[in-house]
Amino acid sequence: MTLEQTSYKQNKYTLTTPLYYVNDVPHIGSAYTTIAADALARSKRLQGYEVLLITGNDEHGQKIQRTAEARGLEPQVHCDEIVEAFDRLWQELNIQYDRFIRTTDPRHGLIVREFFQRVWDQGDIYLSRQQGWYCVQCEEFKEERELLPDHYCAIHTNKVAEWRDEENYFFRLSKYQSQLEELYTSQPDFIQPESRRKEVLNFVAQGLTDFSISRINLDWGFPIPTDPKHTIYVWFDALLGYVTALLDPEDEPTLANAMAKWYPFDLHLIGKDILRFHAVYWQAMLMSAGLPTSNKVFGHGFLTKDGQKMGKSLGNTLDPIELVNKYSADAIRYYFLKEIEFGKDGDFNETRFIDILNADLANDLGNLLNRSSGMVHKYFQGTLPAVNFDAELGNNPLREIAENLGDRVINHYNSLAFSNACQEIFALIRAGNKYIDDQAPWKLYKQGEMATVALVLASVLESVRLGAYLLSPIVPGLSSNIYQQLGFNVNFNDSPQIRDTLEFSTHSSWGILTTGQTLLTPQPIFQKLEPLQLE
RNA sequence: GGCUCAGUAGCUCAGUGGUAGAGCUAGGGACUCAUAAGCCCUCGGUCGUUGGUUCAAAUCCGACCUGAGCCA
Repeated sequence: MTLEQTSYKQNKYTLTTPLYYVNDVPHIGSAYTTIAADALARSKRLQGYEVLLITGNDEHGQKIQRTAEARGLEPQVHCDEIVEAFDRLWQELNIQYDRFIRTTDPRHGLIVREFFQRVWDQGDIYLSRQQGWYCVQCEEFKEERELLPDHYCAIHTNKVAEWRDEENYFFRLSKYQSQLEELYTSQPDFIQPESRRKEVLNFVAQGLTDFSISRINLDWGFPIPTDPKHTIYVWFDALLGYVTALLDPEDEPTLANAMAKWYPFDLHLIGKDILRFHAVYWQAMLMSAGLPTSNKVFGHGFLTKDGQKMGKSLGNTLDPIELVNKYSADAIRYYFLKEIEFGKDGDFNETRFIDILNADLANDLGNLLNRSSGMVHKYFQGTLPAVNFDAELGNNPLREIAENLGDRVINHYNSLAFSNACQEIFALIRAGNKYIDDQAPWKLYKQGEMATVALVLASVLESVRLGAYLLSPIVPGLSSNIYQQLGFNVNFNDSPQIRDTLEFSTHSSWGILTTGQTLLTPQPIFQKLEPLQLE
């Protein structure tokens, strides 16, 4: 078969997080990317797509070898430990990945070998001499002028770049200059956000130079098939991990099998620092191998803490494991996706974190459910009387807002505008609080107007339900909890159930709660967080 | 040095030609179904500075300042 003829997949969505480097335990930036990827994946599942969310770890390279040595461990043992920490964090953050690829997976070696051969057969790999300063921390050659005095790396300011003068294999990136430019022109939204796109265009316009894809004197990695004393450069190896991840577990590890179902990639979600690898080098590699390029690369911003860059040297890092243990996955997911405009840099401030969560999740949303559900119990013994939304008199403001809300929110999700999605949803929730105060069902109850009471409560609860449905990609636990309190036997972490019984067309519309539903005893779905004691 | 992005209420941001907006925080009020929650009202901005275009500029153009980033 020819891989070029891969027919475009139907109703499938394939997205990747970076394969995180196992130099250290996961940091908050990795968590941020992965949370966003998971939320997007969940929003696609909600829309009925079959989704393949790929994450994993990049385990080769000199840096890993040295880190392991420094710990007195075999590289593989070191990797196994770190990988476990990543996976544990993903579990705690409620990340539903479909593939977890490790570049030390034996199948990966076979994919790399086959891919390398295709590129080699194209004449795109040649041997040459590489001289220059190499920062092992970056795993990159640096120009002299990029370095600080005494050849300290500008990024890893406590590490000295090493002088290398060695034979390396090079990839003929320069050959793909015009093809890449054609890609950026014909797919204007290939690189997002827009300002990042301009950066890449600028970079490419200056002319691309070939880059080296092998190292010598390094054991920890795959050998160059035609010249085993060379080891394949870690980035070349790592990017191909995305392809290996496409394989079903029982598949023979061949490119053809990897391409069969999920290729090409719809989205590479990454931090802005590795944009060039994905938008330029990776796409050229695919072109060389004669494979379709990816559909989109989104480079999101960085997180700061209290307005300051985070860093080990500054001692102000934010430990994602600590954070998720202290708060909940839903809380962290909500803060990062709602409070930071995706694409831009954003700040983590714990006081603000607590304020936002209490205001939105506990007060506005949680309490709205609690108060209205409480009245259903008090006035109707917990069973919502059947109401006919279509018979109601006058305009229901909630229903008006809810009209097409699902489509608006989905559009935001599809453009990764998580914050806007939340804004739209919370407009409905706030309106629910206003509506219930305006209607004052507790007064109507005393006046014996039970039909109106039922209608008011049903409208409010329906709004809460709809909000919970649309928020489920971001706060799946909370949404499940809300649905369960509303009497649905539903779990938003159960993707077959989403596909079969929580279809978007049904649950995104108004009027699901009309059939005399019995509500569970009200219980706060989000406990308020204690304000920080500032000492 | 070149380029890109940002600079709007105490905080986070929306607003791209027509009388300055939202959420959070703070102060006050009425209510009571509720996780002392929600609702209403108020405080709060010469929209980075400065020239210009226009009947009209946060919005368009020029210069400059500050911050972030990409490249050299």
